Amino acid sequence: MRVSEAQLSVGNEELDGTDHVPLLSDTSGHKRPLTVRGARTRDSLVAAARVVFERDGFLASRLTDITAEAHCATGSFYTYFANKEEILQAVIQGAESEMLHPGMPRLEPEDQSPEAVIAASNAAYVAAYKKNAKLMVILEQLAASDPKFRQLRARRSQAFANRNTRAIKDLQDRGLADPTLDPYVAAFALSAMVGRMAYIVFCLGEDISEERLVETLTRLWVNALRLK
Amino acid sequence: MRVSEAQLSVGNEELDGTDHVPLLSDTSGHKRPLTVRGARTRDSLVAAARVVFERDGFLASRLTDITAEAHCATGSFYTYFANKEEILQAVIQGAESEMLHPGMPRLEPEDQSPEAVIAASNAAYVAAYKKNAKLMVILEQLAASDPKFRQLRARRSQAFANRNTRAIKDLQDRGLADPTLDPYVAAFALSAMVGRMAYIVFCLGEDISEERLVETLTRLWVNALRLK
Amino acid sequence: MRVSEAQLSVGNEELDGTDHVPLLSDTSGHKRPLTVRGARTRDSLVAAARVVFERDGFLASRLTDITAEAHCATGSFYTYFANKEEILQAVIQGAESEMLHPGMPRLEPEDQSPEAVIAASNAAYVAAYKKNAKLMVILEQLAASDPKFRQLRARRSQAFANRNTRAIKDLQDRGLADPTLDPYVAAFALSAMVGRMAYIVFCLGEDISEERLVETLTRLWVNALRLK
Amino acid sequence: MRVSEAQLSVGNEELDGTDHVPLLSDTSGHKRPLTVRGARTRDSLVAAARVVFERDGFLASRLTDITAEAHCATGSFYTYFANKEEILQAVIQGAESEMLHPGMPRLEPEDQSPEAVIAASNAAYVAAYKKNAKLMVILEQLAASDPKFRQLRARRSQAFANRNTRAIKDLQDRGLADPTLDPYVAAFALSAMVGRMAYIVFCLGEDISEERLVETLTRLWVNALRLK
DNA sequence: GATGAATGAGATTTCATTCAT
DNA sequence: TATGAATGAAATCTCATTCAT
Repeated sequence: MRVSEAQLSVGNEELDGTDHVPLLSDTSGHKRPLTVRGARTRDSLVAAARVVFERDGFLASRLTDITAEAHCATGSFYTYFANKEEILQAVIQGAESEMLHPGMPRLEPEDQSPEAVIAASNAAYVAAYKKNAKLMVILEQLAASDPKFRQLRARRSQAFANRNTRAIKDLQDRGLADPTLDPYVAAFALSAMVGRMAYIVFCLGEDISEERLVETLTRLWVNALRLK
Repeated sequence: MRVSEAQLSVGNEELDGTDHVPLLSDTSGHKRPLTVRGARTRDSLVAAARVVFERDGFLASRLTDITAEAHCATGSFYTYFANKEEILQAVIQGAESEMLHPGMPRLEPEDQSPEAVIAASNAAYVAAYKKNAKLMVILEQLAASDPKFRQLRARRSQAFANRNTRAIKDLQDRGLADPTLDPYVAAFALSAMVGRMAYIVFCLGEDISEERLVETLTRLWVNALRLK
Repeated sequence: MRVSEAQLSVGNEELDGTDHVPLLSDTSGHKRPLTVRGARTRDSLVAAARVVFERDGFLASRLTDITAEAHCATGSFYTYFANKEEILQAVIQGAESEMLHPGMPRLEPEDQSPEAVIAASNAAYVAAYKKNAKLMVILEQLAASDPKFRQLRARRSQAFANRNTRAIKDLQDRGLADPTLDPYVAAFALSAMVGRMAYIVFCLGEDISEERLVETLTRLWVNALRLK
Repeated sequence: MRVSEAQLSVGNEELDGTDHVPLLSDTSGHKRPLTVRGARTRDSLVAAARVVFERDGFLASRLTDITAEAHCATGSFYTYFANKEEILQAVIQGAESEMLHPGMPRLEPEDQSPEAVIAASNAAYVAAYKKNAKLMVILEQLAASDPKFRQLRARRSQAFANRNTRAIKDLQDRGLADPTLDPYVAAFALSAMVGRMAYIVFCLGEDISEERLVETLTRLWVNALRLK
């Protein structure tokens, strides 16, 4: 048995790398470093910002803490970024590109059952989330703070849900999934479940093993859709 | 057929009023208003704070914005509250008591099928969430900002999940639910799904009708547990 | 003999109080002081600003010097003004209102010869200029620095010149002034002469007595127009 | 009829090239360029500085804007100039030498009536001013900002006025000009009139044609002195 | 000589908190 | 109690100048 063209994916967060939409308009080119030394400094600033943001939160963090962490002068910050928001973009972009590579394998549908695809997706998503858990807390905070950010996130979730909607519809059409489910809402809800559980486990520290988490999430997906 | 003692509940958020745990230590009585005028001022400050927090977020909000919104002098703030955190407590307490009234119906298990209980719980939860959506954004931000707050929320979710865990276990024991599911993780995940979808719809503005949301969530719960 | 309705005035600077046009849009109400104490502080800030601007120039002056001069905290500045430009407006407005009172008498045309009117206007203008010489240096600097300011000043000069143009035309019509003169350019030029000489004497410190200055300027006006 | 040795000149500004006094002490040779490439860089810096000064004003301009405009590195600035003042000198010197060429015609007094001399001087002055209008704005700003600069300018005006004073006195002695005028103040005032009108027309953008301006100014001079 | 990143002193700006009225 | 101005520590931001390459 095979999953049709429409791939199933799990989670409804930024972690999806397949249909990538930049989180914020790419104004990151305030001043691109032209030398190797410049690139090093910029990189260390971004790395430092991530550390500070994860430690103190975005809003509570101070520019001077970032430059201190990066071992450079206050003024150097402004060589590359106009303000805290701009370096945040750079941090997010850095994490996003990092997350394109792991997980989310382009599974060959033919040789995979829908259940296997779901399991693999869940595993990949959860693993990626784990790696960036602290950053996720920041994104959560920002979404809650900034309406613009909130809207953006909503739009991304939708794009993602749309894909899963097609996949569910396809399974329903082929008589493989519960036909009484609203495919769009179901897609949204199941993704939300995965994303939220990853948050609860890796950000809130709920004591559930990664393995058991993926296992149970997959079983819940399969059951919920009444696969087969 | 009846649901056993262990009641099924949905959602993993603050909305549950049954096993209420104060969100922050109750030091809110910085200075209780002694006169009628004092009570009026305090009330208007709390109302203003809620407006400002919902508009600007807790962290980004300024004390002067609150007093301005309340049409009173800056100094008056300190007559009733020691700082922003303290008025936040008052805001939350005000909202919680408001939430308790419509909230969580005491369903009589004997005369209800598990499915009916789930449906009623979902409906009640979603309705309550809708009423307090904006406040939920603030709580979300706080959880993301403050580790203490995060821990607190984790503990509350756990307490809540524990109850549902017992209910699921009971159903499994009675051969009414999928025995292969980890009851604790499943309870957590399904609650997370409901809570998160309420957030997505009412806070992020996803265009899904309340009715269809409750319907689909209930179906997903029932399917996921393989009820009957 | 009498001067017709169109009064002759001299100078082409801000000093004219009769047809008053505010120099900058009146956004000075950043926060009007509500108490006596507040008004005192605001006044002392404006006074201090004038001292500092006159001493250091507008661009080179620092906010902290102003608050120091006013014997108040740095933050107090922002209680009343958003930035340096805004307090400048207040300084200018203060000086303008101060200058409405001296000189520029509403001469009764009937009992005055044109020459007497010119003499009186010159005397009044020069006296007022002398009083505000240091501020004039600042305005000069600003006109040279800021195109917006420059335009504004140009507009005011025009309004002023228009009035004098009418007066000259009237004298020409009555056969009392050189008919070959372009009344607009002549009005402008003679005003410029007075204004500039006041600047040269009181701002640049050229050693010419006020009396002789007024005398000579008046004679030059009279001659230039070939009065009578 | 001829004008005596004492030539009549108009204007009281820097535009007079005949009795040139360096505006600032000539320390401009911070580091003379030694190579062809060096000379090119220096030239482009001076040209850029003029553009930036004219656009932003001297005080508000930033060194980095100059180097950016010159398409060279920040550090290169210090190869040729110690600071902003030093490059200002270079800009002024460059402009002055440019001004000298068209400037102040050596009129042969014998074959010219005083009126013709005045007309020619006015025309020459106004034409030269027009060419350097933007630079004049900068000089105006400097005079208003820097007392040293102000004093310098005063001294130059005086030297200039002295010459015209002699010419007027001469005319008075020969019964050709109003004997009641104070020759020094009159010389100063009439020059100021010309200089200021040039500023008003070419810097502030007053809409008066160059031809009509020269015509009217000349007529005002002639009338004011009661020539003939 | 040219480059452009690094520096950090100093300026502006914010805002929770205090306090005199 | 209510008021709203005053405070000043702390944060952000600017930019002339230095310096390693």
